[in-house]
Amino acid sequence: MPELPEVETVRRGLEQKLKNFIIKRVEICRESTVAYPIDKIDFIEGLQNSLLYKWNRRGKYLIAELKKTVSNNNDANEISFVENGVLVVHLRMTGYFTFNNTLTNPCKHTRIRLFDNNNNELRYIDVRSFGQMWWVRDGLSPNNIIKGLGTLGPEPFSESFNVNYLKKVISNKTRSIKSILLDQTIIAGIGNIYADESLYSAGISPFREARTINKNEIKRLRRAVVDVLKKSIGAGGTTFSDFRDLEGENGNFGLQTNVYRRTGKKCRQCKNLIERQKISGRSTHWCRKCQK
DNA sequence: TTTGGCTCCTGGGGGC
DNA sequence: TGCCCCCAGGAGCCAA
Repeated sequence: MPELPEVETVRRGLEQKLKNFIIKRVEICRESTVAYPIDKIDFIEGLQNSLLYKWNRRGKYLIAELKKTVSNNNDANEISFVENGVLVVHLRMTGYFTFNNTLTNPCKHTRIRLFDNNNNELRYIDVRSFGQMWWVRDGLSPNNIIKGLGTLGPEPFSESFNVNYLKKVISNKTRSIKSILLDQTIIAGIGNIYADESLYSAGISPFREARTINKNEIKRLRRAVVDVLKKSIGAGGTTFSDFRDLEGENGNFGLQTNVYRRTGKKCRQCKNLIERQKISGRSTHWCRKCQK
């Protein structure tokens, strides 16, 4: 399940691979993947003749800046570019891209296909079909159209994600600290794996009411979130099941998790057995002895 | 306002 | 071998 490190890995791959990729043809294999505009023809026509100019990331959202190719009236061979809004992608659970420079048949989970003039293909595949795409024309605000994007909390690597901010947002929260970490309006980009790993690293029980976390623990937690995410980005994401980079490869961070999917195995620190329990409908992995 | 549960979706795995 | 059921989880929606 792509979280911030995996999405960042994908972003880097797309930026590296898609230099001068001008979309000439768009094929929608599953209509529900296109969340906006409502009319799929608008989506197709909006993307056609667009240069995928620059890839950004916000939380778990990928945001491609687009430039439209425009032929010069006086000289047909001369092409200029004008701003053409953004293509926003959320991979959700199982979404990933592949880049194909030879024509190959798409698998049954292929949702969107983008082709350039040379039949190079950027293919979006998504087994569980939770992932979505939006094309937001120039002049409109993606934050207003995509609710989840507009309400995102600060990036974990930003200055605004600091101890004072965390203290302020959790001071009156009765729900669990695990649930807080999963809340994208509080911190952008953390999902189930990194919530569990960060809490283990900080030595905090995922079941603790958020408002009971003291300042020292908040410091440890902030540090743990940043360290765990940085370490995973360095490794190219996690191994677990569904995530693939542009080459179709898994990450390798999964081999190094301390608690996630290690139920019944020995804690790397105290040798106590790792436990699993549901919080907010999510499997939560933790060490009863190391996390208080 | 806050919180937790349900829903969407599909492949894998376990039980019978 | 085949069928059925449960599980995985991000985020929007809804009810308490």
